[in-house]
Amino acid sequence: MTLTRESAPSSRRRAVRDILLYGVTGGLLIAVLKLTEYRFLVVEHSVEIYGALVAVLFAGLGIWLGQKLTRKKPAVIIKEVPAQAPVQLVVQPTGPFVADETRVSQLGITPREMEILGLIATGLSNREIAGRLFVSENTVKTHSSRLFDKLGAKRRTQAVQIGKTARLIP
Amino acid sequence: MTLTRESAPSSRRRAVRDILLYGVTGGLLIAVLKLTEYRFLVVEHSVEIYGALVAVLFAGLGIWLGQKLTRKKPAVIIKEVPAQAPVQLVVQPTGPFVADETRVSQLGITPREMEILGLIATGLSNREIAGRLFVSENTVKTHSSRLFDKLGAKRRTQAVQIGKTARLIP
DNA sequence: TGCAGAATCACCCAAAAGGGTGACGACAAC
DNA sequence: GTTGTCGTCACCCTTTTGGGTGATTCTGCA
Repeated sequence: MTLTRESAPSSRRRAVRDILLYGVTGGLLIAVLKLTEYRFLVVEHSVEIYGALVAVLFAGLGIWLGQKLTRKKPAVIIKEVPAQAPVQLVVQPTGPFVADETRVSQLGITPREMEILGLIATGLSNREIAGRLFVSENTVKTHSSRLFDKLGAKRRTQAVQIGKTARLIP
Repeated sequence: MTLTRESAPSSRRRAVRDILLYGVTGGLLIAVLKLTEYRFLVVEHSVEIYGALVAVLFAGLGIWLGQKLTRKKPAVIIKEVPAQAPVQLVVQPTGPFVADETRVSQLGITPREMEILGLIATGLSNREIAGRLFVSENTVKTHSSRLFDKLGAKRRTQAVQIGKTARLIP
C-alpha cells in the first residue's frame, strides 16, 4: 500500500526530457560521424570503421541512458552517528559498551571466541574473519563451532541474536 | 557506482559473463549487418541506413545492458553524517520500535522482504522461516536473495547488521 | 615436571545458504 | 489491454557453514 507513490509525474517529465536529449545527442553524433565519414571514405573498410564507431558510441550512450532511466533509488544509506549519547541516557547508560563478563565466564567463552563472535556479528564470513585475525579458516571454524556450542546456537545468526540478548555484544 | 566490492567472485563472474554475452551478441549483429549491407550496397545511402541500424540496435542493447548491470546494485553507500541528531532524545523510548519507512521505500524493500529480514535477524534458518510463513523454502530463498541485493549484503549476518544500522529492524 | 586449557590447523562430510534463471498468477497502473 | 510489481515456486549449481575428529604448540598452574 502506497509504496509506489513517489514522483510519478515529474519522473515521467524527466524521462521525456532525457529521451529528447538522447535523440538530439544521437543526431549530433550521427552528423559528426557523417562528416568524418567523408574523410574516411577514401580508406578501405571505412564502412566497418564507421559501423564500429557508431556501435561503440551508441552502446555507451545506451548504457548511460539505461542507468539514468532505471536508477530509481540512489540507495545512499545515511547513517547518522548519534553524536555520542545524549540519547540513551534515558534508556540505558550504555556508553562504549562493555560485555557482561559474568555471563562470559559463566558460559566459559574464551577471549578468542568473543572476538570471533564480534566479527560474526558484523557480518563477516569465516574467510574474512580468518584474514582479519591472521589465522586459517579452519581455526575460525573451530572457534565458532565451540562458540555455538557454548551459546546453544545452531547458526551464526542465532549466535548473534543470543549474544545480543545476553549482552555479550552491543 | 560499482564500488570495489571486495571478494565478490560470483558477481564479477556475472559481469564478465554479461560483457562476454554483450560482445558476442554485438559480433553477431555486426555480422548480420555486414551481410545485409551487401544487399543494401546497391541502394543509394546504404551507409546511412547501415549506421542507423547499428545505432538503434546498439543503443537498445546498451540500454538493456545498462539496466542489467546497474539495476541490482544498490551499493549501499553509508555516508556518515557527523552528528547532530538531537531529535531522538525525545522519541527514544524505543518501546514498540517502528521501522524507518523512508529508508524502506528508498531501498525498494517489499513488506514480505521486511518480514523475512526480521525472521532472519532472530536467527531462524530458511526452512524455519518457510515453515513459519507457510511458504516453500525456495520462496524464502528468493525473498532473501532479493533482499540481500537491495541491502547490498552478501550474507544474512551482514544483512542483519545493515538492517540494524539502517533502523529497519530493532 | 606434568597437566589442563587455549589456540592453532587439517581433513572429511553433510547441511545450509546463496546465485541465476525461468515461470506463473494476482493485481494495480497507465 | 499492455505493463509492471509482487509473491510464489522450481531447478541447478557453487559457496559457505557447521559437525566431527584428531593433532600440534604454547602457557600457566599445581
